[in-house]
Amino acid sequence: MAKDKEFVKEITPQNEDFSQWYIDVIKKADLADYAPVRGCIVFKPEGYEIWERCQEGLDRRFKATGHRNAYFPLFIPESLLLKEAEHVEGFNPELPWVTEAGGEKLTERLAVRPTSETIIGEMYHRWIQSHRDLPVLINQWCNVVRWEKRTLPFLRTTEFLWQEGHTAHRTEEEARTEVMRMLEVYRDFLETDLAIPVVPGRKSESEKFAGAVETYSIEALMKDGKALQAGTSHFLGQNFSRVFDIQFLDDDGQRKYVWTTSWGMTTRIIGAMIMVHGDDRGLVLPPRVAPTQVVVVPILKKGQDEVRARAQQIADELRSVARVHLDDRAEYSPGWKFNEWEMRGIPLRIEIGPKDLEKNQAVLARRDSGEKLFVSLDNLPETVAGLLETIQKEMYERARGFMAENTRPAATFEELAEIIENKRGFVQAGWCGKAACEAEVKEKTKATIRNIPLEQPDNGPRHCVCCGEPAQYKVIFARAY
RNA sequence: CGGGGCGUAGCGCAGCUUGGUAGCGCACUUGGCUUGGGACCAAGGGGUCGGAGGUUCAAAUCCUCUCGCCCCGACCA
Repeated sequence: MAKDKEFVKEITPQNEDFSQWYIDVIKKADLADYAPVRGCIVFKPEGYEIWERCQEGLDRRFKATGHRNAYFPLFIPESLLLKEAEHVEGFNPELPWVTEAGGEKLTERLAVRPTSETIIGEMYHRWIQSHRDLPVLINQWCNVVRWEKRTLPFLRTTEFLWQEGHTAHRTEEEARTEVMRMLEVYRDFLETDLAIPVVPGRKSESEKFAGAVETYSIEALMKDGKALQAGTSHFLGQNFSRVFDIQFLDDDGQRKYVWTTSWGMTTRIIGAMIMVHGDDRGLVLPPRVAPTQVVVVPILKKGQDEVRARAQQIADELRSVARVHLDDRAEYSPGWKFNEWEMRGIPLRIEIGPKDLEKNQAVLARRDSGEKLFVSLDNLPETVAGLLETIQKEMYERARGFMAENTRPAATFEELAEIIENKRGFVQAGWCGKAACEAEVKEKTKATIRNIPLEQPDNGPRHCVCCGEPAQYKVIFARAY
């Protein structure tokens, strides 16, 4: 194979300019386009379908854990938003307001939702009377708006798509269990469907959700060594139930406030998928979320129409095990198609030419490894189904290997700073738990505490990487998106 | 929101310094010929130069404002 880069000259190499590479891939793989509104993107069919696959994967898991979908309004009255002080303060700078409609000024201005805790709190107040009404396990698929200063396609856009789960429970313990259960759902989804390994953990006080008692996250590592928060699960305690007066009569005759949780995952994970798996030739899609899993490219020569017919037949056979596209366009050469579909990240390409038919074989080319396999046409559906699973698994293993290689311990501040500056990646270090140390590290290295991993090693660092006092936790530091 | 860079055909760019009414490659259309890693030939179509205002006989080019994108910083999923 000749030099790879010559084939995809439209894409900036990763090591030259990772940000530009990211933008190039999104454009060339036809995932999204910039919209006429600042910071907003259009999800093109190819990009939106990836989101639909994510929705399927998540929604199935939500249903399996007893949740049901509902839909709450886009507009939130200012009075509702103002009820929870910490919450308002957190979101105020990024709220768009509707102040007039129908040519008249509104008596109360309406925020376009940045998240729905408040309006859902208001409704739960009306719906919950008895312990028999609990738990309430509701999820919402919707768009939200946050007027961010700096935007980047998928990772941070003014309007984005997500799901937000909102649950109410009788006891603190039950709510806490829910928080951890959904964090685990996110971890499983990301690792299984998107082949992205993550570190589950708890957010520090300064990084937690505005209004939460505790925030948990799963953190992923991008190929440029920066971290990305891929999903969050919040234990809201009774913060919202107190301000929205969500009380129930318990079986002991006492009126009590419910314990609530919320958890969300956004279209940002598409950005994560691009930056975890993509390479210099473009997008690399994990089979489970790939809109097209297999592209069949017949090698068409004049006067050999049977190749096209056989390719069609093979593609049809494969539809029982995979999402298949047959590219039998005559106006493009096979080589052009190979590059095009690789750029678009299709996990598996099947080449079928006259020579293959003579030998009753097909050529299978893996997008993730570049490997070409010559396989028998007998049992092709089984072969392909198995290979797609192998690709999915190996993509995850590869990403996990990358994360492991780029997770380094640091015992001292100097070590931490050196790793962050020169190698990036995750840095494991001790932390005394004080906000001052966290802030100092952030100021001097631009690295933040991504989370306090749930799995705390027995032999972890003994001292705070900043002040040297006894460490309370082993945490992950990284520069983040 | 501060600092830097860039907006000219769908994409990538030249032209701007020194004003004279727009060009190249790819893509696109038609025909031919091809097809195992981005073929070739021929003939075509497409841009009020991001937008607004100003200077000028004349503005892609000079001036002012504005919008958007990228990179670097402070806030966030």
